[in-house]
Amino acid sequence: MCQRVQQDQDSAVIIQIPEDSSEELTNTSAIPVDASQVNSDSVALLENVDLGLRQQNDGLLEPRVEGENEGIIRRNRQVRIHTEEPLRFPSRVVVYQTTSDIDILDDGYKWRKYGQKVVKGNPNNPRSYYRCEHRFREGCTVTKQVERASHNIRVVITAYRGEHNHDVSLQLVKVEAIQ
DNA sequence: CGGTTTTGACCGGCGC
DNA sequence: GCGCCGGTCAAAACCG
Repeated sequence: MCQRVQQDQDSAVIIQIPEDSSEELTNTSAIPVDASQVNSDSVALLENVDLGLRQQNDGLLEPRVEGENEGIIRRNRQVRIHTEEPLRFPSRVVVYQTTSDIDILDDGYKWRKYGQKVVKGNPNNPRSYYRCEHRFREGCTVTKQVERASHNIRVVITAYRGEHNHDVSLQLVKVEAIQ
């Protein structure tokens, strides 16, 4: 059902993405989930999610083309988030799912890329390394790693390391779509 | 021209 | 000790 993508002794948020590529979730755009908005059932509502599809004049659906905004299908969507331990406010869980033509994702933070590496088991999708831009001004040590899942090219896996201004202990997070 | 990205080198941890 | 692996460095390239 889900795949452990990374584990680390340091502070980190680990995102697990369902392996089932048939889920509609794989066609949505970048979705930031603020843990403070997750309710007691660990359900978060994602508003206005881009499904990566557009509707033609004849009603047929086709994959959206980058830069094209007319006819784009958006829909609200709920996701359930499972963790090994409770999310601590204001920890921030960011779940990315994107169409393959979108390479640059915006999670609200400014990042500076400092490395790229091909990792074992996923030779076609090199992992990118980013540092929080605030490192250079305020000493923020947060880094994040971004790579596409080997089992589904559309799924982008993002792992955060360190702390922005809060204590985030090791968490194992599983995200699945509802309905 | 200055800030950012790219990319090969470098380094430390780990298993054998 | 050696090789593999993943994370980081830093010089060069790139770009607005």
